[in-house]
Amino acid sequence: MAGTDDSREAERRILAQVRSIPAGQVAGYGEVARRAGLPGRARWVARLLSANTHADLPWHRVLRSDGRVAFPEGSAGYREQCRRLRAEGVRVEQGRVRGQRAAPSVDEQVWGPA
DNA sequence: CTGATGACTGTGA
DNA sequence: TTCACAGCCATCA
Repeated sequence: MAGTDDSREAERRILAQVRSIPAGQVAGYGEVARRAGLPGRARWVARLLSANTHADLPWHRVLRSDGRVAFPEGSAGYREQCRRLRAEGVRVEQGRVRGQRAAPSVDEQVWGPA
């Protein structure tokens, strides 16, 4: 069961990062992993979200690096995610998020997040 | 150990 | 923008 202390700590930090995403904003899987100090663990983040669909976890604010929903169009998860995002004022079209960016801009990488 | 799987990512055509 | 492909990583059979 991957119940090592290290992995539990890593999971905790990832989930903490997801919860730290403000309403109306979005973040990428890889970005969340990077901010949690776990670069390259984007898929791990995705797996965690699928195993932790809690009400207090804003999993819907996590998108792919393209800024698109990570679910196949038409699936239950896809519709639920779009619905929740729009409820927070996020503009979603064709499974894509407009007005917000999933990946940090070059400026953010150089100068750091605002 | 090997191979398959997945809410991923970057690169190239 | 789209699609295909390879790379990546934890988990499971």
